[in-house]
Amino acid sequence: MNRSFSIDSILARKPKRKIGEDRLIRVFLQSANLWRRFHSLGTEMIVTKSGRRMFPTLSVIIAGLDPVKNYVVMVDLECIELKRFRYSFHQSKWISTGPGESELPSRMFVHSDSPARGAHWMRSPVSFDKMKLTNNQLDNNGHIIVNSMHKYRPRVHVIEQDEAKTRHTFSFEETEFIAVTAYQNHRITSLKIESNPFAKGFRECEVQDMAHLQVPANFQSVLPFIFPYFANLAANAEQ
Amino acid sequence: MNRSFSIDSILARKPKRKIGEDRLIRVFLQSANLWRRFHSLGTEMIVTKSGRRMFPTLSVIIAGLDPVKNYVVMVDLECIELKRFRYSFHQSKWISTGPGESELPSRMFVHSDSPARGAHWMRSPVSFDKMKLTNNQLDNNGHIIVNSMHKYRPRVHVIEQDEAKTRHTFSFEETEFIAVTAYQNHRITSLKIESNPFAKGFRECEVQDMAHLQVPANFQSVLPFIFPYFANLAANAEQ
DNA sequence: GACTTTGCACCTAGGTGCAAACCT
DNA sequence: AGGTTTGCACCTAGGTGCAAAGTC
Repeated sequence: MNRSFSIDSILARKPKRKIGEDRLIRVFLQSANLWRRFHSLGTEMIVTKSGRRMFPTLSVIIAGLDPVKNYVVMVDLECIELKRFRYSFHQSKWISTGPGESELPSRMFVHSDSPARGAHWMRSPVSFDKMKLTNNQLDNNGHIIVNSMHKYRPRVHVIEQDEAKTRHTFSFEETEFIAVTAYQNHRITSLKIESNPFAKGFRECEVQDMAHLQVPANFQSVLPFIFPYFANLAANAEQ
Repeated sequence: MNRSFSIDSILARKPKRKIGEDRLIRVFLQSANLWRRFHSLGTEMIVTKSGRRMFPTLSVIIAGLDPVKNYVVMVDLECIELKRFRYSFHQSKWISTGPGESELPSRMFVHSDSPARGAHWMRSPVSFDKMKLTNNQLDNNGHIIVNSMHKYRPRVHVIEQDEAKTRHTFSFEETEFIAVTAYQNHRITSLKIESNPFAKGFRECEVQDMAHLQVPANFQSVLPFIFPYFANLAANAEQ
């Protein structure tokens, strides 16, 4: 409703894997182009004690549901290689080091619109922007728990709310990532800064926007007293 | 869930009016004390073209629903006197002037959790903080349309999602207000500023918090060049 | 040495009343 | 003169990577 479809998302390819009963249900990844730019570098996701969002945000377009049937939509993280990783700055790539931590079953992030009718889920993209990752194994805030330096891939589950509770699961190869507490690959850092609006403060100064260097208004009222020279300049300029 | 119950809300009195089939459903007004402080002065709500929230926010605690039955919860505004009002600054009170505009049936603000089970609605207070008022009769954003200088009272509707669609309606006398495009009664303005966190910038300076008068960090780096005197002071202080 | 934690400057996003300008 | 609109300074609320300090 308040979200526009990008050509990007329309063109996003079909899910790579599909588990469960064969149906007409289809799920498309949004911002697939952005996801692929990260994936080609080796996506990293910051993980903190208090919980950190993913960027890019996992968001999908769902099709083929029964408009009047109720569904629950949720996401979990699949640990796709039971290994621990280390970033080799020397080789500029991730290398595996040992067997990795034993994984408990992933927590589920249930989309807050659940349960809702098929018509609702299909009306506009379903975004999981509220989902947060934590490395705190004792987390009490319902965030998704992961092990740092391990590789994961999000899975989207669509569950029919009838007796059968049929589950349809989808995941996208380009959304896999390694959880980190600090970015390892500088190119990932750059791409995050370049593409995440909340990291704008770290972008190379693009000249255009120097507004933030101006003196705030309540300070300006004091300026004539401490800068009589500039005050005179300004007064003259106005004439 | 993320909202605490105040003693205030627990003690809030029962709804004044109840329309519809007799049931055990009960609705309690939250922040009733605050609402009453406004009501005793004559509550005013700002209304704009682009839509303005109400303050206090309408929020209720619902009890007596069937936990597994589905309900839709919504709010509309009842024009409780078909008159136009004017604030007499001379007498410090509202006086009616003429018959008032003819009212179309009020738009409904449907709570975004709808439809949901009784258990959901009863688990935590139901807040209508996303509801906005507009005076634009051609509004296209789904906001509630009102006539300025008219008196309204919000109504909470709880609708059972079965064949009968039984509707239970509740309203609270202390939530009535006059829609305005600019505050008329200065005491209302003061109480809004005092109690709405978003209006903190207009509060009388409580000395404690002068942080906003400080020079921002990126300006500070330039200070030594334009304030050599203070720069020397600072340098000496560090020794 | 290889991570992890913490405080922080700097953003996004959007809710306030104010004052001046604008209507009729 | 009475009511409305608009731009704005000032907030709340919370999402970023950074750098320094902490941990093992």
